[in-house]
Amino acid sequence: MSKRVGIREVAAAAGVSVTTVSHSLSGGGQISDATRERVRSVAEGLNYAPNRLASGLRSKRSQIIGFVSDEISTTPYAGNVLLGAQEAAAANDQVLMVVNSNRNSRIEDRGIDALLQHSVDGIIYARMYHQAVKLPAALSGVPTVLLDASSDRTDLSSVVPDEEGAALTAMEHLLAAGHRRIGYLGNIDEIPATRGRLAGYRAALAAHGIPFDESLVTVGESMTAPGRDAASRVLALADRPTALFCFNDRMAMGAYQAAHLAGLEIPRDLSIVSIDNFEVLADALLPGLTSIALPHYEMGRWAIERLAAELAGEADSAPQQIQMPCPLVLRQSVGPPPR
Amino acid sequence: MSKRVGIREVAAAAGVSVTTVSHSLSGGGQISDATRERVRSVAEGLNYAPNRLASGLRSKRSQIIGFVSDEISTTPYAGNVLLGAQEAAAANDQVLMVVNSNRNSRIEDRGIDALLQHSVDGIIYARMYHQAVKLPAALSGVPTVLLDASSDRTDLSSVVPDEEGAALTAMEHLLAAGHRRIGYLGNIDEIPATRGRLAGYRAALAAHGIPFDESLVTVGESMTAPGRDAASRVLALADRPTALFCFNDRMAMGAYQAAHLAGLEIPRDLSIVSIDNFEVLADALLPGLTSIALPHYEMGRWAIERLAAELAGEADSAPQQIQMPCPLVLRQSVGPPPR
DNA sequence: CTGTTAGCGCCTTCAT
DNA sequence: ATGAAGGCGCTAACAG
Repeated sequence: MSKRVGIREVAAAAGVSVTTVSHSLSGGGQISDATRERVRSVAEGLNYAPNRLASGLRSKRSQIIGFVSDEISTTPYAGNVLLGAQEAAAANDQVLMVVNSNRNSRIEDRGIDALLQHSVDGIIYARMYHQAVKLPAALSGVPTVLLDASSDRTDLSSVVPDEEGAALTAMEHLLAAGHRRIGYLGNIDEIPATRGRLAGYRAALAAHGIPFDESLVTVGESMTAPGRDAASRVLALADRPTALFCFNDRMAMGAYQAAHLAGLEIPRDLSIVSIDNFEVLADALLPGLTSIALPHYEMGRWAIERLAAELAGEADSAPQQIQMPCPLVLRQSVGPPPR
Repeated sequence: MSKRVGIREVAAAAGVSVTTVSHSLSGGGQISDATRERVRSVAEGLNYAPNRLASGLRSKRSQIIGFVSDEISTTPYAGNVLLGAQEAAAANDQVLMVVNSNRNSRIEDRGIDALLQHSVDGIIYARMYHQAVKLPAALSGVPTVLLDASSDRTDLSSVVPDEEGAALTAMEHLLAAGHRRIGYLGNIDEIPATRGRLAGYRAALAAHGIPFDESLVTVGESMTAPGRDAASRVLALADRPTALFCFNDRMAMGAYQAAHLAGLEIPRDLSIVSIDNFEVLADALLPGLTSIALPHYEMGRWAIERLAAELAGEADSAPQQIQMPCPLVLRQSVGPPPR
């Protein structure tokens, strides 16, 4: 690293004052185009790079965004959220400072403290699956955007997936393939996705005049083994469904296994659609699993852009709470119902 | 955020100078225990928190560690690496600034530039799977530790999994179960893991006096579908193996599918061990997949701790290149060979 | 043991 | 259109 060149070396080399250099490089002030250009090329030639600690200290803008997550390690798609945020931040000349809490609020508070000590300009408060949150007290007064999380506060921007819309999309796909007897493999956690996806399931049935049949709904924890058990139960029904809409890909994998055990072939005897588009599973299953993608990357981008707009005090900087659409990703797990 | 309290308010409230406050809080200087305690409690009462931009500017220690990764989004266990690093950093009163390159060296250079502008104290240069790297020029002179990556430079610390050891562990487990005819489902990428795991496979055979049989080795891309195809080929052999050691869990999933298609039951007819311990797969497969865990979390921790030691200029701060052991995680995919 | 005095590198009035 | 000067909050000499 050696001794980095500072604004004063540039000033000396360009034969101007440090003020002029500062203005030239940051686009501010009233500097003639000629001077500005000259200073810029001198700076570039000298390989000048600003010291963000110093500029942050003076200007109260660190260009650092804090990213607070709850369980970055256990959620395979956490990387996409982070990536979306990171790329959007880079485009704004910002950088991400990441802190993970492991769902421990003491650790979370410590992490937030650390971020504030480093003078982050704002914070993305991210959950790794859609949930309702109460914002930590330490965050009051700090510009914050909620990611994959919602709260009852209307003064905060937030972005979550459109759970009900995702379920509708999944169901419409099955209905369009001709299915009328569609089971729902649901989960049991008390999270918004639980409510939203079930609501979408029912709404889709209603929209097509199909009566809701309680016996076609089985639930379990949202993992493979419970999914397998729950699926086995519906598939054992005398009048079993011809298609299954699954809460997520892990449960869908369980449904595949249950189908195998029951001697059913997918999609000939049973069609399956789920939510997550978790590629390691969806692509690997045989046949490929048709699934609704959750917009992880996009939520990451949106959160940063929203935060940037609010920090800039832009005209449209009123907080927004949005639900993002979730696209269908076609693979091979859906076919017409067996006759 | 309002106006944060600074060192001078604390000094005034405690009736001492700012120097005394600084020394009291940072543990330096010669301050009487009484004063130190008093200052500390005053600071706490005032809810003082240091401004790290200012202290970093002055002391040349930002307490920020840069984390440079290549493809955080596509690798499901990236979160564990990050988590290990983050937790270790927090324990050192450091915080992580994360930058991802998507394997694009221009983006990577920009990211590293940003980190340097923010005066990171050091950098963890991480890859998401074990590979040999050439360090970007921008990093010369910056304290750096390689994570899941190795280079030919002996002046840099690095940590990678012990690939050969992992393979040996896997093979010993199969051998201990009584298998003698063991196939290897390998991959084709030009990465250290390819070489190391194959070497471990051969070494284990040799150690038990079992001749290497080329026909038992099939390879493919390290994903499920190619794994399925490769496995189908060995399983079609007249004298098929009684066990399969797989390059990774995704290929192992392919092997499960191939076994099913061939009417073979695991582990009755075929035992399987692989490497990754990627829980979303290993736990979900039926039966559970016995797999060797890669020490992602541990590598993250180690890298930060090594970097901290080097930054502190500790006695044992000579660079180290280490290979981490990979533990066996037992599930249900291994049994005795069929008679 | 404690206090005084200079900056760290930059941005921002304010004057020219 | 450009420059001079002060200070962001803190720590590191150096004095006492």
